[in-house]
Amino acid sequence: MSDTRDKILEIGRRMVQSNGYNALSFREVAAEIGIKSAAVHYHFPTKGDLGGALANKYAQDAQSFCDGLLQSGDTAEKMFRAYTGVFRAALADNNRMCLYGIMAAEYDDLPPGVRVEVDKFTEVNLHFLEALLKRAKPELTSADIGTRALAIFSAIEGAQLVARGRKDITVFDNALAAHQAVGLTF
Amino acid sequence: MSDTRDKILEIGRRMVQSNGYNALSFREVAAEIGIKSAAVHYHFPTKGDLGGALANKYAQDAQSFCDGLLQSGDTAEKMFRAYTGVFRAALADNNRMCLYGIMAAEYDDLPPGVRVEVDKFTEVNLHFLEALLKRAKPELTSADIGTRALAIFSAIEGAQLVARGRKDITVFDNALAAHQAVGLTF
DNA sequence: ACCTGAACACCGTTCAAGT
DNA sequence: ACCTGAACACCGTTCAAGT
Repeated sequence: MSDTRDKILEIGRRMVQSNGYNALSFREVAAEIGIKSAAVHYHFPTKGDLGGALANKYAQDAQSFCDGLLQSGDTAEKMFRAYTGVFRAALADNNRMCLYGIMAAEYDDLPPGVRVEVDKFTEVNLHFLEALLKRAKPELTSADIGTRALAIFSAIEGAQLVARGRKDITVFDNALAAHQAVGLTF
Repeated sequence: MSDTRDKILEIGRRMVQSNGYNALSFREVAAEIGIKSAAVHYHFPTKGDLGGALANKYAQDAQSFCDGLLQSGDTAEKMFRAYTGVFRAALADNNRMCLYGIMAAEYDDLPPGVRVEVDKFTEVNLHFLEALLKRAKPELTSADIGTRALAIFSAIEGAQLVARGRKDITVFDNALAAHQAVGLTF
């Protein structure tokens, strides 16, 4: 876990969240650190390795965050708002997207090793939402819970996608408010 | 409107829908047609010009489709199902995405000329959904209609994004069914 | 262990030149 | 009007070589 390696991961994550996996450039990452691109390849042999490491770290961070929320003892409403706050923060930070959302859009262009890590992120999020639903809406069947978690997750990702396209964070807020108003979310 | 120009647009559209604007390659387009990449530049001087033309045509086609639906005299439910069917068809066709969705994800990496055309597509879709809402849910205020249209549009785009990431079209169907079940859509 | 220099085949773009 | 050939600066990747 060298210092250089961490810098690569941090700069790489920002690049992907801003412009996508395709726009992730070894030469640009290297230039920002002040080394040569070949040195980046020493830490991450291929672009797929770097992309996979980025997605893996992202999924792992999401896991820790969700676990922390579930153990907080807060209401489902409060946990849900803290959860969506993370997606909102990405938009507030220079119109960035959740790393998952942008990589899902590029999915077919992703190396298999990156796809696996992207899939992990989805699982983490769905499990969190299912746990919330189980607490807040005990009247739902377990099949309905699975479907509803998917519907909520896709609604959040879509709100982020459209808000980014409009460069307007209030689009995100309004979409989520509407989803809540009809009873889709918490 | 030469034959070559049309071929470029068709191949280019498929490339963007599969792998994004960044993966759109003049050399690959040229190779598929059997000409040199410089010849593609004759029709579209820059990549931004080609991307803009693709997004423009996409928005225009959406406009025609939505206009046709609104004039069909069908119920809002039937029109909405025909509308979402287009997004579904993209997924069914080799896990492709709506051109808008993938370009919205890459938004910050897009040349200004492409962004303008991407924005047009959003407007077309929001106007269509607002027209549907006005008919089917006359109890909503005009402010609520705008918010609701945004919420529905983002929910559809998100369902497509997540379904693509999971390479599973039933995710799209289930998410839309859940959105309908809670009364978000029609 | 970590990095550089140089090479490879790719890319968008430009432009003179061909028909 | 439409296309080619050749060049430019970019890209990911490889590998021998340096420390």
